[in-house]
Amino acid sequence: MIRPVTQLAGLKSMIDDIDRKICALLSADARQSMAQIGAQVGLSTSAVNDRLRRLSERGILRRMRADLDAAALGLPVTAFVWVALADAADEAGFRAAIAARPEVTACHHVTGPWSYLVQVRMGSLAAVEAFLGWLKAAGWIARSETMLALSTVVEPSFQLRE
Amino acid sequence: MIRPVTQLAGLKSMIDDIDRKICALLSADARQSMAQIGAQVGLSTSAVNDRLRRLSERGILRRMRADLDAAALGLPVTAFVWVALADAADEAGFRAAIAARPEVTACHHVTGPWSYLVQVRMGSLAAVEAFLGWLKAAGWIARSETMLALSTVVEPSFQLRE
DNA sequence: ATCAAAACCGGAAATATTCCGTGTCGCCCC
DNA sequence: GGGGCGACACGGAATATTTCCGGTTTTGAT
Repeated sequence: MIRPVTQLAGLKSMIDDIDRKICALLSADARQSMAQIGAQVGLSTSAVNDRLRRLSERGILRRMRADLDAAALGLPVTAFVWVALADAADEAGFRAAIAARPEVTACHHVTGPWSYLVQVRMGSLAAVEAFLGWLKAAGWIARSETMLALSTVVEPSFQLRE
Repeated sequence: MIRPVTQLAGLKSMIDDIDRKICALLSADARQSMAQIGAQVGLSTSAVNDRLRRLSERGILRRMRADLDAAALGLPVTAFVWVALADAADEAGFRAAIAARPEVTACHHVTGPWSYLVQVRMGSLAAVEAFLGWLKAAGWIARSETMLALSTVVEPSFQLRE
């Protein structure tokens, strides 16, 4: 049998096609019963239960989360903020402070001319402005640029933090 | 009682603090039982069930989704691609083509010098390169810039698409 | 070919969800 | 002031689902 590249390393994190399909099914709808999933992958309820337990134990299936309508919850604005850190900035402090803000939906250290890409979800443009003011006042950033999301073509699922 | 701004419009999309807390709880862990949620918000199981049904009907609670370890599934690379569309580009065609690609985890029309921000999750840098080649070959883009995610400070949950 | 570990299955027990019927509260309209 | 109505909440019964367990089959290594 020929194995996909990801399985060649001989690690214990082996995933077969059934696991992959189960993950895809639960990605689309985590409320399906194990019996329903079993019917779609050709396994019994208990076999699905076993696989889910193993996927969780291995950390592949992290958790189930609700996908919410951010706008209906009063958060209609998505903004992307490019950040170049100040030379003297305490980078660990910046990271901790960013992670502590629940309106930050994503933050990556990135290649290129900017240090970080910060994605936020907010109630208003005024809130975006306040966030930028906070970033600046704290002395972390040398410069930044902000882009607002207009329409959305592919929408990532939204969760509240904290 | 003083209501938040979002409730002043008199729309039927009224959310009270209990709904908000339920949403937050399910955002963190959608596998809690209704009894557990009820204990945390001070409601009976059936009241929680009612509220969940109403939140779903109103479209506020969209669905439950699994949060997966993308790296363990063979998708360790996150890239952000800024796209400026070609003048003659068929924008609707671009959107449809982007939406059809499962490796695209987010795509927004944005303000600023770029037209679109496309976020992709891939198995390798070669795959990123192939994606950029596809974008270019299709004739949609005038220019683009790609930034790779290095470390991650705040990680959005990951789902497989399709 | 053989053996041990891993994975699967069906059925029983434990939990969870859903579906009533009923009661209370607030609000609007007589 | 007094219905009447709709929205919510509750407890309990009826379903449905998950979890556990013992036994069998498959898989992989030697």
